[in-house]
Amino acid sequence: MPKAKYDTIYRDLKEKIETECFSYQELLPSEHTLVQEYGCSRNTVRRALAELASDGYVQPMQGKGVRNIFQPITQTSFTVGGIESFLESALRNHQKPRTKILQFAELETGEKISRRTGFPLGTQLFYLQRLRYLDDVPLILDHNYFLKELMPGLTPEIAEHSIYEYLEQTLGFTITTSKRTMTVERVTQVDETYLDMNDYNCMAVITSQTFNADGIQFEYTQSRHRPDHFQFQDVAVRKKPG
Amino acid sequence: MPKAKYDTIYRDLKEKIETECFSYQELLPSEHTLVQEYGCSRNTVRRALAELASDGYVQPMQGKGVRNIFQPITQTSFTVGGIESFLESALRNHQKPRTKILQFAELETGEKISRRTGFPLGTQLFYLQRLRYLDDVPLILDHNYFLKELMPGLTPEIAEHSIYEYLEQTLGFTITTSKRTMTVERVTQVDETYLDMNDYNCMAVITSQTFNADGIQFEYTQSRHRPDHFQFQDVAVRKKPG
DNA sequence: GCCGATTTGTCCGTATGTATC
DNA sequence: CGATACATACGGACAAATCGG
Repeated sequence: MPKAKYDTIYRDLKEKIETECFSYQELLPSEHTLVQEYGCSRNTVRRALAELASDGYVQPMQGKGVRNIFQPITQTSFTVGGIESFLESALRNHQKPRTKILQFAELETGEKISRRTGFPLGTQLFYLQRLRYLDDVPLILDHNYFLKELMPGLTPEIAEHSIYEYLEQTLGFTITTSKRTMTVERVTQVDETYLDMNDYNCMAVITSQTFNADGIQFEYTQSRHRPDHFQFQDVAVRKKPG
Repeated sequence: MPKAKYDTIYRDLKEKIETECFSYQELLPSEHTLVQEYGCSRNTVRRALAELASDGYVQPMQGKGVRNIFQPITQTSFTVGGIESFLESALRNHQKPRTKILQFAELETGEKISRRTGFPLGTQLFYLQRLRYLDDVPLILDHNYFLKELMPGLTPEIAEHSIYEYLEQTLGFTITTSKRTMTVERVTQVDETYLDMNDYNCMAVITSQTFNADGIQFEYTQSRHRPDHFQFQDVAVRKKPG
């Protein structure tokens, strides 16, 4: 679907940077040069460059040029800045994913769940508890709440494979924004039952609210990770205070 | 400094959203309307809206409008998506910051430190160990490596207050990009010496490489947080796979 | 220090496409 | 179908920062 011109330029430059066609700290071709190379307007080139900058790949410098500040990643990272399904991140890290459904239920939000999840009071939800394996080791315990109204046909079989794939491919759903919070919490009885905690007494916890293209929240998830296999990566850009 | 037109529009709309001039799920005025309100071109309005979208404040919907998906934050969060100094985040959360210098040294990178920090071999660095208090409780242990070449005048007195403020205000430095990694690690002897770990046997750890406007890495920091006072917030946007 | 060439930053107006209603 | 709304793209203009002569 994304065959926009700026997007192909973005992907092309990203590829070239990742394969080190430009060395670390080297300047990329000037915008003027790229305009001629890609046969497009300057705005289009600039849009591609802006995305690379927000990825932490390049650093534009007024009057000087655009510097490559990409360094290849050494370690595998489970979670990254974008929105990724469990399946996708497992494949990215060349690991074998597996999911076991522990619970599959329906419920209506009460006062307490409503406040915690961000869903309005009285909303019909699916509640799932899923155990996630990587290379046959149980590492993540997921508690999911999904908006039933938008996916009445959800089944345990789908949840065992990939709900995101079902939503995007089968239902033509578009997933857009996810608001996430990372904390560290004490292990619970449930954690210890299903995960080999190896003396750790806490978990890395990511809670997230996820929205579709209509701006409707359709998911609230708490993802509890075994701490020794958890890594989250992020690129931040400084905004001038004022 | 930032008196760009798109930036003032961005700040104005952000303010209006935060003060709930638009209610949750309400549509903002159309781009056309905003063009007339602010007396600018459509591109300028769109740029402001794009920033709000990447902040997770709004959701643009083709053919429909731009929906407000901002929900006021309930809990205090220590760390957010942007780049923030310890001082700034303490003030944002209305907490009293204090810093105690545990170590202040100079060193040259060897093989091992070079690989870990991302600085080239043989680079002259400042190494600092700092204990951070919030409301007089020691909560964070920082290990900082700073590029000496760019800040030869750094002193323990400056480090006790705010290095970022010194860099930005005194040296006219511009801080831009920060690449961060979040993990959970076991407590060390040093952690236990300075922090009241209250039975927790692990720490929330953020390591970061920070770059200035010239694309030069000037900092590598490992920030070790007491888990019960750690929270990291983030907004992610889904990119179509392909 | 000055000047001109280069490069990125901001902004504008317009045209066309696509999705929604 | 037409009107409205956002998405993409173009070309041009000027400003601001940098660099070399």
